[in-house]
This record gives sequence, C-alpha cells and structure tokens, in this order.
Amino acid sequence: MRGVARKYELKERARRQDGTRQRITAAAVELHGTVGPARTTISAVAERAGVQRLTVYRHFPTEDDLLAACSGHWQEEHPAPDPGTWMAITDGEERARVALTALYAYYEAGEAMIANTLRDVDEVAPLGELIADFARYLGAIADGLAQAYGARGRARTRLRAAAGHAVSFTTWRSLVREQGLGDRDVVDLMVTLLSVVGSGRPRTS
Amino acid sequence: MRGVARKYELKERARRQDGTRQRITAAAVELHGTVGPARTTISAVAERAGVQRLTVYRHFPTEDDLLAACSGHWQEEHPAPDPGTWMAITDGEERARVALTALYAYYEAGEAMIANTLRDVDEVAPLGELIADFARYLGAIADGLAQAYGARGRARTRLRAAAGHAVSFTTWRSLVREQGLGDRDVVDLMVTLLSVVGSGRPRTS
DNA sequence: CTTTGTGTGAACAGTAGTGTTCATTGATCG
DNA sequence: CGATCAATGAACACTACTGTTCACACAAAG
Repeated sequence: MRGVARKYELKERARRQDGTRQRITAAAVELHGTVGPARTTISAVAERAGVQRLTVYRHFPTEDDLLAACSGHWQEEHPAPDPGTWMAITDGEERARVALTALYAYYEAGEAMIANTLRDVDEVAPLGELIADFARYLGAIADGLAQAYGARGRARTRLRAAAGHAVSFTTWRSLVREQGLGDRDVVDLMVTLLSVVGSGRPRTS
Repeated sequence: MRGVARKYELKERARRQDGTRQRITAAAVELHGTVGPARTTISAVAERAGVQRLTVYRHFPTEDDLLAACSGHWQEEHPAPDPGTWMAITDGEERARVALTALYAYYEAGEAMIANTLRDVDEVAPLGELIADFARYLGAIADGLAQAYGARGRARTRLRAAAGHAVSFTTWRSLVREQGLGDRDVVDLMVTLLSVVGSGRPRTS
C-alpha cells in the first residue's frame, strides 16, 4: 500500500495488448470493407473483435485513432503500385499500359474498401484526408502519364484531363462493373483514349 | 350519434390536404437533394414542412410512399431528355454530340439528387427500383449511340461499352468535378472516344 | 345550426448507439 | 510468493429516431 512505486515494465504483457489491438483493428477494417466506415459502429467493432466496447475506447480514444489504425493496417496489406515501376518507360503508350494495368489490379484487390471509403467520405469527416492523399497520388500518376505524350497548350490540358480520367477509380469501376469489361479491355480503351487525345487530333465541335 | 352515415365528400377540404401533402413532398425532395435519402429522417421532413411527424405518417404510411411521391415530384421538374430528339440523326458523331449535350445538361441540373440517390442506393432498399429504371433508360440511349456507328463483332462490343461509359453519370461527374472540364469538353472527349472505338482502330495489346 | 370525421398536436414506449464511471480480475514483474 | 496495474466487464445516463395511441379542434357538409 506504500506509494513508493516499483518499477514496472510491460514485456510479455505488451504482446497480448498488441494482439487485442490487432483484433480490433482487423474487425474495423473488415466492417469498413463490408458495410462501410459510416455504418461501422463501435459496438459492432467490439462485438466482431470479441471484446467489450470499452476496450475499443481504451485502445482508440477517438474514432479518428481507430480510423488511422485501420488505414495503416489496410494499406500495409494492399500496397498501392509504385510509380517508379513505369516512370522509367519513355514511350507514352507503353508507360500508360503498364501504369494502368498495375493500378487496375490494385483497384480490383481493394475495390470494396475504396468504394466504401469514397461513398462515405462526406459522412465521416476524417476520411477526407485519406481521400485527399489518394487524390494527390493519382494526380501524380496522371501527370506522369500525360507528360510522356509531350503535348502542349490546349492539347496538354485535354490530355491531362483524359489521364486523370483514366486513373480514376470511378472510371475503372464504371467500365468493369457497369459495362462488363475486363481489366485488359479497360486498359485498351483508356490507352486508346490517351493516344488519340495525345496525338492532338480529337474531335472538337 | 346514430350510425346512419350522412354522405360526406371532401371538396374545399381536399385542397388543404393537397397543400400539406405538397409541402411534405417538397421538404422531402429538398432533404434528399442535400443530405441524401439515407440521412433523411421523418422527423426532419416534418420539421422542414412545418407539420407534426404524425401528419407525415398519415399522408405517407410507409417510407416507400414518401419516396414514390418524391420521385414523381422531382422527375416532373427535372424531366430527363427524350431520346427521340437525337434518334432522328443518322450520323453517329452528330447523334452522340446532341445526345450527350442534352444528357449532361440534365446531369448538371440534377447533380445533387442523382449523386445522393446513387450513393444511398444500397442503404435505402426501394431506391434500387428507381436506379434500375434509370439504368435501363441510359442503356437504351447507349444502344442508340452505338448503333449509329454500325460496328460489328468485337468492335461492336467495345463500342457499346464506350457508349455506356459516355452516358454514365459517374463519368460526367468525374470529368467535370475531378478533372475540371466543362460540359462542352466532356462531350468532345467522349465523342472522340466513340469515334475512335467506332472506327475499329483502337489500340490493343 | 348541428353533425361529421379528417387531420392535428402531444405523449408514450421501444430501439440502437454513444461515451463515461466503477469495481474486479489476473497475468506480470519484482 | 505477493503486490501491482493495465485491461476488462457491467452498468448508467443520454441522444436521436421510430412507430403508435389518444383526445381534440374545426372546417365542411348536410
């Protein structure tokens, strides 16, 4: 009962804690990927993780903390493609083909999570930052694609817009899920679009 | 107190009822267009319409009834373009230009409502039917556009997919809101895409 | 002028989730 | 072995919305 504190360090214990934390994070990621971040309640996360609600609050005081952990967890197992892979390619068409193929494979693997996150972005405020990061990443890729075609002036603007469209998740999703194309077909279609716009011979009114 | 019923017809009274009904419908439409159908509560509708909650339930026993009224109300003041306008045009490129211009103007006018409805479709079950109708309408338009180019075989399949993509709301939204294009630019870009795919000279791998 | 009954306002019970407080447990560290 | 303290489980108060019941007012119809 003396106030004289013993030294006390967590060693083995820390592992269990981490284990619980992992289970909670995994449960949250799973729910985000199925019902979406907006409809993911703390209660549901706790239940799925097999812990009490308070336990979730202890590990993640605010919902932002949980979201950050989820984001990290998910991104670790779903790494986005590295632009370095294709930026070494100088031919525009080939660069676009490689980039889009890699990007679309990433979209396919992470489709549910990306779709839910985009859907709930203005319902769950902190998602905005994640989306903004993602948008910057895509923007850089689009810049890289447009650059390889070397257009100038208005043609460059159009090309950049087409490239932005080609790398967009919604574009991929629309073509695959609504139009029934395969990833390969989508790549062909988008490469076609870029090449035509990039060659400076688009139809104008 | 006798059970012998007098005849009783609503005449002047009916008007007031209709007025209230209209106010409720208008309030619901407004909320659907701002926060979206999923987050639109009966309480909020009642408050905005300046009536009691029960009044809403009286006029619209189930949420489906309210949704149906909203749908009708909105579609009356936002008529979708009539395909007849462009189906008389035989030239594929011109037909596409006219159709897409009309469609994109419709999208611009109804953007908030369409976006919210699409977003909430799997959160509010009865929206599915509306979306399905809309999808059929767009499908018919895409058929009409693809047809004018007269492609065959695989080229036809690709062309139909490109047409489907061109008429999609998400495509328009992505290009205008994310890529910063104007409606005119989007029409140009999509007409370009259709023409290239329709000419049977797309890049393939 | 009286009757009618629709539509209204208010209140109630029920569901689902949030965020916090409190005492207990039990493995770990000394 | 025994003390420690992080983590747990249970309970509480609160908010927001739903859907239903009740009595009443009041304009229209007869």
